[in-house]
Amino acid sequence: MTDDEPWLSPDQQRAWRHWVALGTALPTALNRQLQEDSGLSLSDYDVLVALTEAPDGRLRVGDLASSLGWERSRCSHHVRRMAGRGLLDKTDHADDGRGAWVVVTDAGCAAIDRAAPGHARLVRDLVFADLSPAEVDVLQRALGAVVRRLG
Amino acid sequence: MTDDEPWLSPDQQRAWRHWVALGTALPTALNRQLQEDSGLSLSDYDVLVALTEAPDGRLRVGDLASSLGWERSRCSHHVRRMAGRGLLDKTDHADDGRGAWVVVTDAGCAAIDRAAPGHARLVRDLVFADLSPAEVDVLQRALGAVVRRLG
DNA sequence: ACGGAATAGTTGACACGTCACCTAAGTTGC
DNA sequence: GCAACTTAGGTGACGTGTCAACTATTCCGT
Repeated sequence: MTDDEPWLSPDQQRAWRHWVALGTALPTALNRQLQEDSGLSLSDYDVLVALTEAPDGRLRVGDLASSLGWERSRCSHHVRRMAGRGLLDKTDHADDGRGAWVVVTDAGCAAIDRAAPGHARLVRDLVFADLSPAEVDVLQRALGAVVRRLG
Repeated sequence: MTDDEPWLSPDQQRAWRHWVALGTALPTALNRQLQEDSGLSLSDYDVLVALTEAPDGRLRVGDLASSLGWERSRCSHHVRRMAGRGLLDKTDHADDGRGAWVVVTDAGCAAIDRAAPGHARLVRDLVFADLSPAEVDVLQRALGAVVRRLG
């Protein structure tokens, strides 16, 4: 399963270099555009998407965290900050005294509606431009495998 | 060039979800292992690699930044912190009174020597396991295209 | 050779993410 | 029905990255 030599092949190394470079550059570019368009950060955007896609438009903090692949404390911090800016509301969970629902406010809805088209277009133009469906499939499966290995 | 519809195809969306999830989870996993093995962060590691690969084992702050795809101020902050921990040294540039060389100290060399094998192995096992050379090539070209578009 | 523009690098304030630890509420075993 | 354990969530401290503004040096046109 794991080879004796720990090093990467030249091609793997090239791919990895690109990955590392993108790890900071791509989020930064997306953040800038979102900030400009709607005052949202990339993380804000992901939170809002997760919530608007949830069955009743609401999630518990822990479920939100795991649906985003975040740590609980990060999620807690971020929800507090977004609530402070009026994008989210937090209400007590009736059945479980420990839980708390997170809901999107009208301002949150407005913000994501303003942000979504430009964001989707930028992602498509930056990441998927000139990628054939077959290549997208390879990419999707490669990334999915890593996600599974980390999960 | 740019289609009218801003949205992503389902496959693109899947790939993008994975990408977003990995954007935090993978650096976190690598950071944890590096921290454990050698007390380095992922950024520390990248800085040390860039420097040890440079012609004379030294780079100016700006060149280091651009070779990592970082902003200058981030690089400046990070170099200062690493110098404070004894991993790097900063010396004045003779020819250009504005410049400053960044050099790896012995402690920095020792740290990266300790860190490298485990790091490379983890990257290979997490990212490249079960990826054929052809798939690595697709990945490498796809990522490279994004890097070029952002550059 | 001098004055303005570009360049190298730094700094401080702020938002973010992680870690270790904490509280409160539910769960389980006896 | 109570004590031990687990789970949901929050908190404070700390290191990191971005942005805007700053200083110091070099370049360049006239």
